Amino acid sequence: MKPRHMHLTEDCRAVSDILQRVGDKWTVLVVGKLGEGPMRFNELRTTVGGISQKMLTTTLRGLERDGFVTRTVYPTIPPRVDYELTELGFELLEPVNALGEWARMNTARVKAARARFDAAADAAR
Amino acid sequence: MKPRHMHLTEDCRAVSDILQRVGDKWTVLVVGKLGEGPMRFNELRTTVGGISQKMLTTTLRGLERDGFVTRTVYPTIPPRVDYELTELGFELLEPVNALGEWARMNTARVKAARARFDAAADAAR
DNA sequence: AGTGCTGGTATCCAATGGATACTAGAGCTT
DNA sequence: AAGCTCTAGTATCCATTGGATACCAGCACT
Repeated sequence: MKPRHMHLTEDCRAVSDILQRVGDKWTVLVVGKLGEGPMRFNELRTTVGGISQKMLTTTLRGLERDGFVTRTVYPTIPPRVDYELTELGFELLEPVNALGEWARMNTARVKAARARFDAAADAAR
Repeated sequence: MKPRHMHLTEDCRAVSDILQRVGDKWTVLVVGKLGEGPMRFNELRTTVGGISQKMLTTTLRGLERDGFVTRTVYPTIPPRVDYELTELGFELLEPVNALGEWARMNTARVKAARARFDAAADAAR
């Protein structure tokens, strides 16, 4: 790692790009669940909770496209589709979990800051 | 409750919440820049590049609300507003930079996966 | 008098998010 | 035999959001 700040625009774009994929409300939850093992479509839907079919499909397609999950179709009746994290997916999970850990430790502070800010905004009105 | 897996829905929500704040396309870039030191509004706008005034304002307000940056107004003419990372902001920067590092190391792999997926999709048509 | 600088709003339109309804195809129920 | 169910999705529609553009105040400079 370099002591110089490598915050060149190009690098930051890449970071932003990945973070947009990862930070779209459902991706983390889905990847988190898949981190525990392969899962079927509806299994994911129920355990994640609150996600619509369309959004789960969209999320999974995106993850598949970027090489984070594999999609395996069993042409049985009724159909069965397994989703599983790839190697790349597991590697991604690591820094994401670090951020997740931070989030768990600091939600209280963020909430407090929000309450302060909102109270000040109300007072100003 | 004594979970072996810490992927409880409640925790994941918190993670998702933070990631949504962090992953909204501009936040990382702005926080990254501010990590190098305090900056003025238009200074940020030009160095980040490609961000509209409205989005920069929105992003900064959100960050301020959540306690990641401070906003200091100097009532001079023309006005001058400095934005600076708080302690909390710097702490956030750490796991975010870890994820950023991962992103920098792996963009090639993601791009390759995308190209593969898109080629397969085209072939299927 | 006009122009520029600053850090913003206001307005409008396109893109996205998400709820709901629908599909196929076989099995089970009645 | 008619209808319901279970699965993994599309299709459709509408609300929310993202983002480009235009406008604003207030003073200094020419």
